[in-house]
Amino acid sequence: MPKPGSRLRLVDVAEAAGVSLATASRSLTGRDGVSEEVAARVRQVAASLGYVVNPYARTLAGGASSSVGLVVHQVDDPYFSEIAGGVIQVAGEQGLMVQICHSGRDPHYELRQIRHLIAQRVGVIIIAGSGYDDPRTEAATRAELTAFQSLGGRVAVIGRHALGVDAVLPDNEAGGYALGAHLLSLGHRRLAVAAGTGGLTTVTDRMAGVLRALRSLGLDASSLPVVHTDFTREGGCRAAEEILRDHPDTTGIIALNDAMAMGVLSVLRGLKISVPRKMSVVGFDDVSVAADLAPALTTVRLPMTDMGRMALELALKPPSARARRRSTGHTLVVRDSTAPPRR
Amino acid sequence: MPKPGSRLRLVDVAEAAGVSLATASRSLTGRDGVSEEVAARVRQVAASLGYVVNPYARTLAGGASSSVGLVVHQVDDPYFSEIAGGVIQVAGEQGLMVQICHSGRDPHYELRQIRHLIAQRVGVIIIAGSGYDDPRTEAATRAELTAFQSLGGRVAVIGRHALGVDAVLPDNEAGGYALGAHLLSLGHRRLAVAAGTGGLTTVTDRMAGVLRALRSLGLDASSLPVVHTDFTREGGCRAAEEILRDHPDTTGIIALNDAMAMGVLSVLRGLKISVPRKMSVVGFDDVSVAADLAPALTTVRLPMTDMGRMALELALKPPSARARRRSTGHTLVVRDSTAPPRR
DNA sequence: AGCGCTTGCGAAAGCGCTTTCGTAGCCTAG
DNA sequence: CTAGGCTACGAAAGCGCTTTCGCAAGCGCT
Repeated sequence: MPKPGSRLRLVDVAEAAGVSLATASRSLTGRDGVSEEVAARVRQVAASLGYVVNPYARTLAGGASSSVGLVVHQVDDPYFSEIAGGVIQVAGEQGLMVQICHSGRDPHYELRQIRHLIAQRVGVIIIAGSGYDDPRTEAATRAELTAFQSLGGRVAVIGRHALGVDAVLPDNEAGGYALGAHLLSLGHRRLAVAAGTGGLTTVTDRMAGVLRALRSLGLDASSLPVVHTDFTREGGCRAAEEILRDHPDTTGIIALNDAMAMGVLSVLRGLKISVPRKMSVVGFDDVSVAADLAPALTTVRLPMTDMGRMALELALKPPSARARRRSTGHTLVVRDSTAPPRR
Repeated sequence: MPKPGSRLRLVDVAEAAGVSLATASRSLTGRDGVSEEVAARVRQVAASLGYVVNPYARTLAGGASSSVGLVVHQVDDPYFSEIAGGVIQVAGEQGLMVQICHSGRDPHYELRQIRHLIAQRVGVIIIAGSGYDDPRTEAATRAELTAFQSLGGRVAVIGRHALGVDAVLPDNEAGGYALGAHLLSLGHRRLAVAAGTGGLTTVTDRMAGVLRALRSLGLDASSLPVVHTDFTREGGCRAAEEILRDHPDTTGIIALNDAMAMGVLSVLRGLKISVPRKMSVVGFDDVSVAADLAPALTTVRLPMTDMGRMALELALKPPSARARRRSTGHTLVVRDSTAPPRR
């Protein structure tokens, strides 16, 4: 709302530097057509005057929009807040603004938010978080993003592979395998999985890794109990209850993210089932509190902050013909929530 | 960057509705000078066409900026991510965009970010997080915000009182008192405080409450060991080490936020000092993981999400002559990290 | 010396919107 | 029946920037 009047405009800078408005603009945007000598002087004058472009005018005039839209499922989930932290860091370094919005893990709402960002003319869109096993909305999202790109927008996603855009891909399958292999190598044979919402690709991928671990030991993967609940702490509680009720002889629970693992631990604690003596529990992500839980959680570490950084850096590179993919790597972090099963 | 061409403009809507551009604009912004009948028709047409205003054009033309700038110390700190969640919720309901940036707990950098937000013409600024006991930068910040407001911008802050703007104020002093009183009533007499950075008003206020609790029992507040380190988990670790070294007979540690409490707990765990048997520990904030720590943390709950919501709601109200203040209230949440001292 | 190129810069045309100003048309009062 | 005042709307002037276009100067070539 701030009214005009007080603010410094580009004309003022141009005047002070003794050049035309056009030259001033070119100097500051780095366009060529200006001698490096003049450009430097203009930049100098602008800086000394404390000039800051008006992004609205710039964008309206057809320049690059300097804001990046970030879509997360929920910003007060540590997984996403760490990613957001990474994105904001890079944006800060580049002088970009970050517009953040929630998708609430609802594909339709997410699509609405993306449309909104596009309508708001952001220059870059970063979408963090699992995709959905719902071909229809995924296709709609994909179409929207493709159109956005063809108009010059840049896109990168984190943890989604079906969108045909640059992607940072967490090692979900390999991490799942590592978790499964870890428990199996400790001697566990009666495992159960606290999985997130069925429709999320993250869940599918991590599950696939777990199953592969089972099969690689020649075990019957089809008999593995898998409980699908929300991908949250609360969901973890419900899953734990269900597992304990229907499969009381389980010795190890694989939660497909740390939030769920926290729910699982909380139920076990409430029931005084000792972890890891009577039950081993593993999570996934290694959110920063995982090490402080009771007991400290064995989990797979994903470099969330870096993932956020990488995503924005990827999006900021000149576009490539084919979608780029960056894998994140992962680390199995063994802490105190796993041990060999009691005999 | 998206180029023109494909996008629907207000002229298109006006044409479709058979009115002039001016009338269309007035209809959509709710300005009067248009009969309700025509206005309704225009809105109808706009909606059916799927029209979305171009915020850059709108803002440039002098309309209200529809974005809110949110300054947090660090978004991947649960305290701030929960606040951000609340702000984003309200913004989503109001169709506003949230631009988020970090201050990194550095008053100068924060001021830079605020200037940047203003230069970017946001309409609303929300500043979350402790103020600084540094009169010079606080004054500069205040001046900047006042100028912003006088130009029509709206501002609200969370947890700062010296800025002369609408504020949501956490019950820091009262919460500190509650914590102190709780430990004292359990019988502790040798307390120590793991305090955050000296220059933060949040620290000062919470400290004041703790001291009041001591004095209200006629105890000597001046002999209370207070260790100032970073207001983070890491700072908590260092503070705990220092307390154990210099005041080995301490029976209760008051950490001035949950992050520090987590650090304290982690050091105690490493040293196999049992909590709460040998040492009671309390935190402040009640971030969502506090209940899942080992042991579950006794702390003071602040409604962070609501604080974010309240701040934006406050800022969105018509400005008042005097700065408004909303207190948040607090709740002492007693969990498993506190017990009477061992005799 | 004359031609076409490239290079460096300025003038001016928008970008899509809000808003001021002007002008019908209508109502009320004299 | 007309003067004055509303009200509902349209025309057009910007908001501050980027960019196209045009022009002048400098270059190498024939």
